[in-house]
Amino acid sequence: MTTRNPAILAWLHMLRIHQQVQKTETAHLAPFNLTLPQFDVLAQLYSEEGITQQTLADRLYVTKGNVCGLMDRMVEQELVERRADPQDRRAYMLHLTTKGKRLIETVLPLHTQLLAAQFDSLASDKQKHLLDLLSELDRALEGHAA
Amino acid sequence: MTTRNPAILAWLHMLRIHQQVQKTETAHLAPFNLTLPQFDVLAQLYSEEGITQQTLADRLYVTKGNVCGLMDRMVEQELVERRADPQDRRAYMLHLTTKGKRLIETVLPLHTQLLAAQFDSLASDKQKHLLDLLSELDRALEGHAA
DNA sequence: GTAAGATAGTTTAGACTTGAACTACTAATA
DNA sequence: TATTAGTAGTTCAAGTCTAAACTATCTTAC
Repeated sequence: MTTRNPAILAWLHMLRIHQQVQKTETAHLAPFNLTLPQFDVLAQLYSEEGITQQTLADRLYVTKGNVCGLMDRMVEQELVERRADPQDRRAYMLHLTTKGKRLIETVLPLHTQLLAAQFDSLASDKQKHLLDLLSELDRALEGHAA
Repeated sequence: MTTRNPAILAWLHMLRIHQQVQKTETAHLAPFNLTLPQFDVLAQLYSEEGITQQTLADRLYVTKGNVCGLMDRMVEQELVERRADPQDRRAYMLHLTTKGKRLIETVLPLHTQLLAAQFDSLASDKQKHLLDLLSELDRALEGHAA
């Protein structure tokens, strides 16, 4: 890291942290035969059922084409159901199957715990401070996006 | 964001920031016909030429299989050269071509500037503070990895 | 020197992701 | 109501990424 610019350095650290945390998450999910994107789908549908593929795509900040393939695989595995929407024949209403619900209820607590544990090397007040800074940056970038 | 845990919230913000910054980076690189991973390769080789594919993989924290495909495409585009290593007939020494060097020298300054600009919504002291926290977390996770 | 083990690179199968083109359906408007 | 515009979902090509199996080459230890 030859750069002196604090922004660049912060970004490089963020990349490393992102990579490291995701690697740990992925390793945790693998025994359940779940990928990280699939976990994200289950977690989202667990908190908000009956949404369309497009809405799910919006929630996860990905394209609808992406969600379409993801759903193909997850329907195949019987984790998710595509129900017809009587109000709109173009759309599906997405629902967790019993299997999907059971899986996310098993995996989510451990997952949350694992994630929290990774941040626990930081003292509690530092975690809060980090949250504040990231929160501010996130909010600022939303505007930047436009 | 219904979660109350500061670690989880921080992580969610980090995900969003990561996504947003990468989207901006990707958009900046597109006119140069460069993907983000390809940019990373050029930037790395610009700072350290003559390394092997395996070393490059280590530097970028990806697998050698990944680098192999990346190099195939970048050699095809004449951005990078695979030179034989007289010391080790298994290995290549990777070098930027003139075209690759010219490209990274064009793109890198703008890219750095763009990245810094994204963090400029945060006051200078907050940027430094963020760097400190991320740096500490990064270091801590390195140990966690093992 | 040679056999065993390690290392550099390649290949493959499978999953993910995007953007763009396409189909089917809905909504809006003239 | 008929045309037009917009929206939900699908498909495709291209790139990315991993893990695992494979080839070729080194290295090491007998």
